[in-house]
Amino acid sequence: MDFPPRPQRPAPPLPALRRPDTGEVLQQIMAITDQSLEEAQARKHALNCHRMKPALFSVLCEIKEKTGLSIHGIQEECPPNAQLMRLDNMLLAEGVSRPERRGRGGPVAAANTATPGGCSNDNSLEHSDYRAKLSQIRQIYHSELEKYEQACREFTTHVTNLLREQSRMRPVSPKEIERMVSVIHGKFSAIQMQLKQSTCEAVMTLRSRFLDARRKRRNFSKRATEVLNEYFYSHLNNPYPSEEAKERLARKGGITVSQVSNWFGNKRIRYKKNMGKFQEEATIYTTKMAVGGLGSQASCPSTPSSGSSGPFPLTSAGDALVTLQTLASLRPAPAGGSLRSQARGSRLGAAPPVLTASLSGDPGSINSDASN
DNA sequence: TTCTATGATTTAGA
DNA sequence: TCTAAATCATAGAA
Repeated sequence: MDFPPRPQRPAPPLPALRRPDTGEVLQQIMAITDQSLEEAQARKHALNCHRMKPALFSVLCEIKEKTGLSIHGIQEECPPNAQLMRLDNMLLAEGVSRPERRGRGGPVAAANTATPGGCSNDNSLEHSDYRAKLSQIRQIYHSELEKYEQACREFTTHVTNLLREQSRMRPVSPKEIERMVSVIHGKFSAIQMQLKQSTCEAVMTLRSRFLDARRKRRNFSKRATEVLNEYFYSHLNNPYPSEEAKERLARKGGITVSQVSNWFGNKRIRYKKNMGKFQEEATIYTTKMAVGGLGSQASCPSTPSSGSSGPFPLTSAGDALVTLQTLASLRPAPAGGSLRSQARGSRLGAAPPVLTASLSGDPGSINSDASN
């Protein structure tokens, strides 16, 4: 068996009968690509009918047999890609892989399952924004995925047809076609992995942005501020709500306990720093309490304070209210009242044990949070 | 754009 | 762990 000579070094032509060598035939095949479709078809047909074609075919078969061994094993099946699995899992967890849920709420509702943080009742505006953006990402992801899959299908079909066509000219086994198809699929899944990676990054960015946004300051609702102020001004002598009181205030105001703590921390220091500024506010709340419009106040005893002895001296309005309250039902506190209250008083310095009076007829209640 | 109010965070002390 | 105090960062008004 003789190998076909290389095109660049053609064998010397036979002296008598010029035998068209395989190099020439190959060149003709290569030249087909430069021709128009009709021309190419005609040339192809001519080549197919060429008397040397069977010989060329058998030569190619032999070459293939020899080179085939070295090719085998190159395109081994890759093990399942761990990274791809991770990406898939993440997209599934984020609700991106899942198909869009139809019906109530549309795309927005579909993103509900992927709301980070697990909080469901507050920050609804931010949530809807998050959901909308996640939905957008999902839509882009699915549309791109669909595009890739379609392109993959088309390209695979095209290559398969091409190989089948070529199998008339050169030996192309079905297994070879299969392998080529799997190579194509591999390339496309690499592209898909990039898409998945980008989508994951986008979701991560969105998530972190959303979580950051939750840290942003939001003014409390009017109701929450009212509830907190009511407590603050009715416990001005000792504005340190107990844990239970904080929980109750948090529930009433629709905020968290730590927000209540923050609020009282800020309020105490700011009130102390600039009492004059809070005069009006104090008047409003103490008047409210005096009128008795605040249900909570009935159970939140206020303190008859001197207005200047404690760490949080009352404003004139507070003084007036407390004076009324004191006149109404001032009772001496039983000995050994709230240790916490007293401890606080001593800690803050200068504040003597405080007598707490109540309009609601709870004499002797000394704890700042006697309502608990 | 600037200023003020205010919720959140950090740090230090008890 | 709680609080005071300082500070940061932002919403909202002017």
